[in-house]
Amino acid sequence: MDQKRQIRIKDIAQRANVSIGTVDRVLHNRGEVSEETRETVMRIIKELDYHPNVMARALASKKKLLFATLLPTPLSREGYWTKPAAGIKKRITELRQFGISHESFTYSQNHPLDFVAKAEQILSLHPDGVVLAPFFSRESLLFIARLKEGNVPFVFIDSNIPDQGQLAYFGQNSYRCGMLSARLLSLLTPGRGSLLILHYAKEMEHQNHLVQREMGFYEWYRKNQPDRQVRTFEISIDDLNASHVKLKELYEEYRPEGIFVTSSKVYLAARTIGEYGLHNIRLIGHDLLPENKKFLTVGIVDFLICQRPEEQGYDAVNALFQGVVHKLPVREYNYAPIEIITRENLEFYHEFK
Amino acid sequence: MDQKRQIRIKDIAQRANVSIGTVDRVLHNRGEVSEETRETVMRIIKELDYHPNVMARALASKKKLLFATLLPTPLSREGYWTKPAAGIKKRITELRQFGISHESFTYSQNHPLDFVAKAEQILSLHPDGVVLAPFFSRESLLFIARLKEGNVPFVFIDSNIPDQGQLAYFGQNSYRCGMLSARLLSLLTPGRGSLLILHYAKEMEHQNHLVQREMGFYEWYRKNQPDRQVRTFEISIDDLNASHVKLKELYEEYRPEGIFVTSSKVYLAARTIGEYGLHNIRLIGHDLLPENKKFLTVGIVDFLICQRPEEQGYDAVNALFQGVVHKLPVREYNYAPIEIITRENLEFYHEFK
DNA sequence: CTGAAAGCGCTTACAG
DNA sequence: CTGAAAGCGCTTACAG
Repeated sequence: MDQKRQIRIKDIAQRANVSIGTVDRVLHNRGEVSEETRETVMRIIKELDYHPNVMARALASKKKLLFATLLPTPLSREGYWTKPAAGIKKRITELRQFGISHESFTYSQNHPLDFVAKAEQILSLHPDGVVLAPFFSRESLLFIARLKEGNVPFVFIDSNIPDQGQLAYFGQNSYRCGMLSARLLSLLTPGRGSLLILHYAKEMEHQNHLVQREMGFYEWYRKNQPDRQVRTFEISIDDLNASHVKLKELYEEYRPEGIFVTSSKVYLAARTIGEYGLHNIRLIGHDLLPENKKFLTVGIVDFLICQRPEEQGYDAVNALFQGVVHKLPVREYNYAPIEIITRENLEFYHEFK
Repeated sequence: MDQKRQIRIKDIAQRANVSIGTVDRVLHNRGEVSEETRETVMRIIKELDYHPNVMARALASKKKLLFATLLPTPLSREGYWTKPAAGIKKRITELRQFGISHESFTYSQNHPLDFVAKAEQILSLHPDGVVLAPFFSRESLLFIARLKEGNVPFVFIDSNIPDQGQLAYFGQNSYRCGMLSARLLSLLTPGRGSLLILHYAKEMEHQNHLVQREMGFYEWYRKNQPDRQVRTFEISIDDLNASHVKLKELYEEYRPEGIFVTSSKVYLAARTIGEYGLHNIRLIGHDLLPENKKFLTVGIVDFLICQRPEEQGYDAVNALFQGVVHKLPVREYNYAPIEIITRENLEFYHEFK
């Protein structure tokens, strides 16, 4: 039973023969302290292993901090990007007591100029920290340069641009993710029939995650089943009808034993399979969207690969808080666990609360 | 950007024309308030949607609470029970600032009397809350009766005894867990060869989880592959040498295509398979112990099923805190997600920090 | 039954 | 460069 009482700045002040105001000054590096007293105070802080009382600090502080976030706009009320946003919101709510406020911005994944406009709005707010999904590299780099000018710390989420001075990155290792999908689809298709990789997307140019997943997938088969027939196709999501027809045609031509959809759009493939009654296809995709769960339950989807997207958002905000407010060191690379969801364990992955 | 300032007891006191002391009295139901003023104050609290400032409360409060925990002693420095203990420790550390202290007790899984003795010690401390793994039902019920006498709230972890007035239960659904293992082992064994279920344990009497896993496993095969040969055996862990020989004999007799070990002791089966060079056996077991990870990496173990044991400990303490300190409602049943770990996603399941 | 005051550990002006 | 004082929102004796 820990009985050692907390060390207070008062204790430090007494030992150093100074006032608590002076201790506070060296604690926060805000100068106006002679080098000599600074050193003795620092020494005593070390000796006594002082740790500030976070609650007293928060209670007394009038400092208000503003965090801004810039994520893609969810494609629907249940789209993928609602999940990181939910995690962000949760942590922000918890941090309100610590004087953190939040401005949320989203941008269209099809319009780099929208990203630029929102970035501009964020800069005009002079935030104290930014969480950012740097979907468009070029535009992100310009934004980042401005943030660095203003000494605004920032955290990347979902995508990463290495060595840009980010406080941290939270996201997925899509390549390894693709390898896992390959392994699982291999288990599901003992007949060694042909496989399809499907990208349901508008344009692949900015879809680095999907490409990485595809590459990991191929790499696994190259290593483990080099003779296996694997083919990649892109299916546009502009015209849902056309996308059904397209998959139907691919089915007729290749009679695949298994299909890997590189994104949360796996429900589109599942719809086609269900509607046309395409038989004997094992199907793997991503993310716990409600419709994906439904197809998992009825058995059209076999596995969903997930990456705790809510947690990524929650942790990104938390990293900003720990780094900016508590000046704690923050780990730079933070890959989310790659989770395997199937009919048998689905019910235990609840909604994020 | 939320601009509405926080409502303080001072604001309530002003509107009710009373002092803040009186507001505090009704807030904490500690009587000495006339029914009339109580009602007006309550009304205003509702109207203004008052929420206490947790940090001011914690800072001002001199109340120290003691939580006690009673878990099985880990069988080794890396045994399963180190993990819930780690989660407990983490949350306790975070809560120290809120005046929570902690006394930790562990008991031998082979000695009910040890459990009884430790329970007695806990009672003599008059704790304000208890986290308890009720491994021995009879002895647990006696302990619980005493806790209820003293109005000490308690939370179950790992095992549950329904309807005992526990604040909450955190654990696993072992039956569903067994079904998942069955499904995965089925994918791994397309040859439809025979399967073994192995209980590595001292006595099965108290091993409810292992039995539940076995039952779920059988249920899955009954539904999906009723012709499949599945047999269960117990292997003693008292004599490791004898356990090797035993598995070797089972192998010779049944030539199983797959083995399901119902506990974290899967590394014992893996050792036998490795040392005797038993071929073509797919192997599934439980929990991310270091040795299990090693066998997963080298490919002797195919899947490990896990249940976030650290999180169970963390959440159990947190439930106690939310229920006891903040008087918040707590969800009673809390099943951990059943996680599937394999070579391809192992590296992203870090140590609990 | 009620109020006024001290204090929790810190931050923030302000005075010197 | 340094100290003393007020105050953050709450709890805890204590006085009446």
